[in-house]
This record gives sequence, C-alpha cells and structure tokens, in this order.
Amino acid sequence: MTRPTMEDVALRAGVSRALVSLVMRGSPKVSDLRRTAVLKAAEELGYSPHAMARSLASRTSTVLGVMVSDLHNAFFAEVVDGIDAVAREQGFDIIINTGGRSPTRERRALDSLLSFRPAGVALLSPVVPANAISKAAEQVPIVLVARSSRVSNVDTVNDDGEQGCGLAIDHLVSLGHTRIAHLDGGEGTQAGPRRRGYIAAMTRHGLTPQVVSSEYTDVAGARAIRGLISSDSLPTAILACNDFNAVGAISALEDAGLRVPSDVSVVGYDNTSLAALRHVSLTTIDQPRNEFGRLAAEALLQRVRGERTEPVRHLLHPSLVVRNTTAPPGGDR
Amino acid sequence: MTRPTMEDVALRAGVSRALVSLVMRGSPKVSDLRRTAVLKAAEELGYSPHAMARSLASRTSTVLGVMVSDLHNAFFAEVVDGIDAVAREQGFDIIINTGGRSPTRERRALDSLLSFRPAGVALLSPVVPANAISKAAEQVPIVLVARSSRVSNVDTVNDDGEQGCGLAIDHLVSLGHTRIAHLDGGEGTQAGPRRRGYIAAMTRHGLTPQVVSSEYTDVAGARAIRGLISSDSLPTAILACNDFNAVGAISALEDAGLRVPSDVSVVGYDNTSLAALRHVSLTTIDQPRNEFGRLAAEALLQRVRGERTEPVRHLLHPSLVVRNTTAPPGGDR
DNA sequence: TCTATTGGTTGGAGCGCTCTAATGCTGTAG
DNA sequence: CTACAGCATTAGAGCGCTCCAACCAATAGA
Repeated sequence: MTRPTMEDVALRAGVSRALVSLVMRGSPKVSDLRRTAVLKAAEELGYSPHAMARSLASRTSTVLGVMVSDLHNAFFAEVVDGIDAVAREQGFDIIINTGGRSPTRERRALDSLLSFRPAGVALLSPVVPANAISKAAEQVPIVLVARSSRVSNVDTVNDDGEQGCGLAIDHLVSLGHTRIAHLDGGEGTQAGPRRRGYIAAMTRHGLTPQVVSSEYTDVAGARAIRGLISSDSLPTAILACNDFNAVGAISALEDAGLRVPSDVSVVGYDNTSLAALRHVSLTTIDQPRNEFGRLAAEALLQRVRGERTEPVRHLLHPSLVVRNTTAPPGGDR
Repeated sequence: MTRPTMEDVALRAGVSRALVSLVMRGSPKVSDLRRTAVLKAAEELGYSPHAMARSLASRTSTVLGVMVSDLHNAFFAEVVDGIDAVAREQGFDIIINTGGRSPTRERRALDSLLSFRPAGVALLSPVVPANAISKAAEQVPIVLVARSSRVSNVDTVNDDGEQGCGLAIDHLVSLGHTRIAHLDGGEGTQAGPRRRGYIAAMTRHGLTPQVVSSEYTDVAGARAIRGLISSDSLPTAILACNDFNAVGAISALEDAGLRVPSDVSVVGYDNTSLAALRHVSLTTIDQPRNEFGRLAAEALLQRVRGERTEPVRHLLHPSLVVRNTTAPPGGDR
C-alpha cells in the first residue's frame, strides 16, 4: 500500500529525480526521448505526484477550499458547480467541506480547510462571526458567497435581493394585485434585503406593505398562511421568502379550500429544483447560482495571481421566472 | 501572507522545534512550564500546524476523502453527515469533491482526492468503471456507498432495494390493490434490485407484474403515466423507481383528472425531503442514509487501523413511510 | 560515592517534492 | 583548436513537519 515516488520513477527511467519533476510539470525543456521514457516508467509504476509534497516544496497551492454551510441545500450545489468549472479551467482543484450551519462546526471546518494551505477559500453563506473571517483573510484570499460583509479584505458575491423582490411585486401588481403580503425570512441570510425590497416596491406602487413573520421552511410557510386565514387578513397574493416557504404556503392554502393561483397567487424565491417540478410549477425569482460560483472563483484567482488587492463586491441581478402559481386576482372562480 | 512555522514558535518560546511539535500533538511528556510557554508563543504568532507538512513527515493522514457523484442530490448530503460525524469523533477530517455523474470528471475527482494521500476514500454512488476503483483500492482503503460491486478489496454499503420494493408491494396489497405497475429506473443505480424486488413480491402475492420503462426524473414519471393512460392500461397503484419519478407521475395523473390516492395510489422510493413536504406528502421507502455514512466511515477507519482486511458488505434494511398518496383502490369516489 | 533509572528535552535525518545553480554536451564562430 | 553559446540534465538545498536516538539533569538504589 506504499505508493511509488518520483525517485522510483527516476530510477526506472534511468534519469534524475529533477528530470522526472520537469516532465510531471509539463516543462518544454525536456527531450522527447526522455519524456517518453519517464512517462512510460510512471505509467508502469502507477505513479502519480504527491500533491502535498509538491505544494510544500513549491510553496504554492493549486487547491481552492470551499466551505458549504449546508450540503442539504441544492442551492449550493450549483454554486459549487460554477466554482468547480472555473477552477478546473485554470488548473485548480477544489476541496469541499461542510459546516452544517453551526458556528462551531463551521469554525472547525474552516480551520481544517486552512490547514491544507489552499490558494484561496470560498465561504458559501457562512454563519461564522465576521472577525473569524477577517482573521482568516489575513492568511489567504477569501470570498463570501450569499453573505454580505463589510469586512474590508474579503470579496463578496451576492444577488440583489431588494431588486428580486421588486421584480416579484412588479409582476403581481401588473397582474392587478393590490393586497400582497410578504412572508418574512426572519433571521435567515438575505431575509433583510428581501424584506426591504418588498417594502420599497410596495411603497413605490403606492400600496400598503403587510409583512408576516415566518421562516425559510415549508412548515413555517404553512403556519403563516393559517395565521392569515384565521385573522381574516388573507391578501390576494403572497411573496414568500423562499421556495420552501412558498410550497408550505400553497399547501396550507389548498388545505383551506383555496386555489392557487385563481384565489391566491404565490411567488417564491430562489428557483430551486423544487420550484421547477411540474407538480409544483412555482413562479419564483431566480438567482444566477452558477454565475455566483464562477465569479467567486474568478475573484479568488485574481487575488492568487496578485492581480488585485482591493476587495470586489458583486451584486448580481436576479430574474423573474413565471410559472403557474400566479394569475390575476379573483380569477376564474 | 506568509504564515509562521514551528521554528518561529520555538524561537519565540525559547525551546526547540521538537518540543513545539510535542506540544502541538498534545504529548504528555512535556513540562507544564514549557507547554504554556509554547502555547502562548503560538497564540501570539497566530500559528497553526501545517497539515500537509505534518502528513508528509508522519506518513499518515487524518483525512478521509469523499467523492460525491452528484452534489445536487440531497440524498448524499445525509450520507456525508453520517461520515462526517464518525470521522470527527475519531479525530479525522473529511474533504469532499464531486464528479457530476460523468465518468471523466469522476476520474479526475478521484485522482485529485488521492493526490492528498487520504487515509481512506468513500465513493458515493460512483459511475467510474470497476477497474479504476479496484486500482485505487490498492493504494488506499475504499468504501462504496449506494453502489454494489464485486471488487474484492473494497467495502460496500447499500440498502436492500429488493426488500424495499417488497415492503411497498406488501403495503399496497394489504390495502387491497391487485393491479400494481412499476415505473422502472432503467440503467440507474439500484434500478435492478428494485425491479427484481417488485417482480418477486408481485409473484409472491400471486399477482402479475407490469414493468413500465422509465427513468429517475419527474419528467420521465409523467411520460410513463401518460403512456399508461393512452394505452388504457392504468393500474390502481404505482410503485415508482424513486421520489422524483413518483412526483412526476402524480402530476400527470392529476392533469388527467385522476385523484391521488383515491383513484390511483403512488409510492416513491428514497424518502427525499421532497417527499416529506406537506404539499407532496408522498408514501415512500426510506433508506437509512445517515447510517450509510456512519457505516462507511467505520469501515474505512477499521481498515486504517488495520483491524480488518477482509471486505465487508453492509446491506441495510429500508423502511416504509406511509403518507398521503396511498389508499385502498376505488376509494371514496 | 558511583551507577541505574526516569522524565524532559533536543539535534538531525528524512518524508516527496521543487527550484536554483551548476554541469556536461553539442555545435558554431573566431 | 579554442571559446562560447545554448541546451538538456542533474546535484543539492530546503519546504514544515515528525520521529528516533541521544542527551542531560535529577533522583533513587546499591
């Protein structure tokens, strides 16, 4: 179970270890004769370079660390895809690791990532305190995705939640809705901007905002709707804080004998794969997740190459995806 | 951006590098006096050990590699949780990396993982060819999750898909169904055992199996149902190959004016978070995913500690989760 | 008093690689 | 025939750490 080293390959190919090193790194200054001999020997021995030894000796790393706060959320999967694509294009590998939305575990996950001395680290919607992030940023380039931060030495990539909610309200208003409630995401990431965007858009249209306290889960969405129904303050349209919440809301509406969208329209946020299911077919706000990842990786690699030291803050434009949960109010009933 | 080394800490604490090493590894044979001095110096310098150098020097690793074939699938998130929990208990870290269900990318992902010389590697539902796995297994302990294999030197953890489908059929039969179709997963992982389990259970009950070709997606599930309806061979109950397929099936049934479960009962497989949504509330077969992860990690660590060299093959028992998509046939209509 | 013993501490080799500077070699010009 | 490029190749140091054997008190036993 002990793997062959560069020395073994060198011996077998009848050359020096340094030459093998050159071949492995694809250097042009090696004769074809030797190159083929080395590659042949490596192949025969099943040799592959030892990334750690390489990184130790070269004092550089070709690894980007990615800390995913919650692996259960498919949102991050697409962000990771974006990071992965860019990283691979530029010869970097990624290692992922997860924090399970617990500050303690995230802390440990981050430390573990840092102990590999990666070239850069992307934190996807982390819950660790800002000062921990800032401290890490002194040692390695850091980019924050789906979490804004005023930390001066990190880059950030976010969607413009205010704008997204604006799009949703514009859509509902254009359908003729005037009574539109927002199921609020509470303390959740990005809940603030979304709430602000909702209020701003309602005000802009001369309508009265109605913010209902809720959370990022389907259970919470259902509970909020039941609250509205029992207090007899159900509007004709709902802007949920995310897709899960929206699905919970729809389910509670249907349980109450109301129909979506003819009686009540519902808009989600995030355009998760759930929303796209025909059975659900939820009108929602799409975030360019893959683009998040790509930009995050680019930001990191720019710093790695020393092209930039000033922090960059990307604010991406979300877009409206109209499906079957929105219609004019008091529809075909 | 250059981080302090053990040498720096030693210098500052007025001791040797070796002593710092002992302190960092928590050795008992260090006087309290020196220990506190070292820890203080390390703290002041913001020192943390270099995992790669450590692993290189000690020729051991405290890292388990995990290759997730598809990050978009929440199934794996729970498996990873299980692995992570066990690994952490035993002082190991995990690094994840993804193959996107493409053999080429998985190959590269595996290589990248191996280049870190991890203590062991877990492959979650990989699509790489068996010989690549077997070759990797010569270098490092490997465990396969949700993919069976006859490769002699790897451990495997699977659910008993035959048994799971048996549970589903037993449930439907006990409700009074006699015409039950199976929407088949085609080439998908575990589709074979599920199909076999379905056929065996039907036969056992003296019923005629009806296998309908389909795939692991909601679109495919819907298509299969439309086919059944147009050929006028719709049964009273459906056992889908997985939850996505089941949701597609339900949606097509509803589109056709049929009601679930009063007209047709539907059972899924996997108990994804989707199935648990109240809006969906799908009767399905649950796999002990977290347990998959725990057992996979245990298997790896046993090999790491040299406690076992014989391969182990875990076959876990799935269980039936009854929700609201199954009822007696010809119900309350 | 001298030798063991013990517990704390240290120097140095070496893990598998990269990188710099030096080496040998061929070919061309003076 | 010497000089000097220019190129392919190599020796050797060193990356940050662990581990072993050696070391050095200080105490115990004879």
